[in-house]
Amino acid sequence: MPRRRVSPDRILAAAAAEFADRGFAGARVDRIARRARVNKAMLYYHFKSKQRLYRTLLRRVFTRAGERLLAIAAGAAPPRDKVDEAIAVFATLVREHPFLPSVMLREVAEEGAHLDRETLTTLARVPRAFAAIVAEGIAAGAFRDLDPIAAYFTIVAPIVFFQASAPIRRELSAMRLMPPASDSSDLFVRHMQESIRRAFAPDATQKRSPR
Amino acid sequence: MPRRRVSPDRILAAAAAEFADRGFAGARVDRIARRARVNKAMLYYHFKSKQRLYRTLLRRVFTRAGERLLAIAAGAAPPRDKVDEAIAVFATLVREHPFLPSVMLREVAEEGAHLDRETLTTLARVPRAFAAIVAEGIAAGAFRDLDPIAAYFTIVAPIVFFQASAPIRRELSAMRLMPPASDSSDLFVRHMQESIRRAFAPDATQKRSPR
DNA sequence: GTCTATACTTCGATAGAC
DNA sequence: GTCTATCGAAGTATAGAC
Repeated sequence: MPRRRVSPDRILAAAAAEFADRGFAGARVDRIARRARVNKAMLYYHFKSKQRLYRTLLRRVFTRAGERLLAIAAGAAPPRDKVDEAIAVFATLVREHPFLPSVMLREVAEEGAHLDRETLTTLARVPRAFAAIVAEGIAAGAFRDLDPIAAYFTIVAPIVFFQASAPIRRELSAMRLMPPASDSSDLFVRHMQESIRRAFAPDATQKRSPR
Repeated sequence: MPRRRVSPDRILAAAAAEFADRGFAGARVDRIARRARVNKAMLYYHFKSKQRLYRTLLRRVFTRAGERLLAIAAGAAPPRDKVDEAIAVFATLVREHPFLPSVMLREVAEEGAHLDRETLTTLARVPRAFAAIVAEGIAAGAFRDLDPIAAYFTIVAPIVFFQASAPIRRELSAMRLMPPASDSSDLFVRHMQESIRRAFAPDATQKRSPR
């Protein structure tokens, strides 16, 4: 019989929603406790402070994200396909964890103010894994000469931004201030895959031979 | 003789820095007042509330951004060049107003919670102007078939993200967790221009004739 | 327009019984 | 592990003299 989800997990889930909605500073511990149906003292019993709760949450998600990306990087597919897969994984992660895009956006804006060394290390595995794919592709002549970190942002930023902006885009559409974008995020994923494939392709004029 | 900057302007400048650093919820009115070298009562005298101060600030910047982009859209250059110009303008805006990327990131994450109708209207002029350029390019056969709004995010998100993430990237580099990216934002602008030019190009196999 | 002082509220965190 | 009650700090906003 499926046991009822235990307190710490419920708290983490509630915190994810609250932090996504309001950011670290805007998040209210009372609200998190209420959403999790525990009282505040219980929350402090499990996670010492608002900050530690926040960091625990981030480490969890970025650990999973890093693992998935590393699996792709370690695969045997051609670099072009790995990038396609990476784009799909980013999009999936962002949909599976709706709080991810908001939190990423905010944490970037905040210059990582709430992150400790360990959390930063976990977080950094994601761009590292992606950069490895790009570097491999450049070396193999599958991509033009790119800065792997620049390439990472070229891909991740639109996915995160597009997903996170869905509510505000819907509002602007309702106000007739913006044409409604294709609401299917699948379409956007394909748009990104197609765009990046072209953007990263080596110049067609001459075939580069691996030396 | 250049008169000393008047209070409301100093307050707006200070507010820009504070909101960029901490977000709306994290921003402290006391700090804004101190940064502006006015006292808190003065701030409330000019701008009624923290929220009105915030909105005033955003309307100012997005008004300028919208104007610049509309000027490009109205120009006579070919669509490809207009997009190059738009990319350059976004990058310039983001550098001229260092608070812009943080605030955009946060406002997207917050689903526009602090924005009223008027501010949203001002803000929406930017994607509208850009989408017009893309639509023109598609109609002229200069671009492949794109969702103009998707195209907008494909461009703006990396620029904003890359600029806003500079501090956290520097930290990660210092921790040896990430290779230092080309710090020159000019390089990134050229990367984006080159990438987008390729990403938006129509299929080379067949020339489309305008009907 | 500008200041000091302060009212009022909310929040993060803890004490202590069970 | 779970609760109620509450403290002390910090925050937004205002009153009222100049």
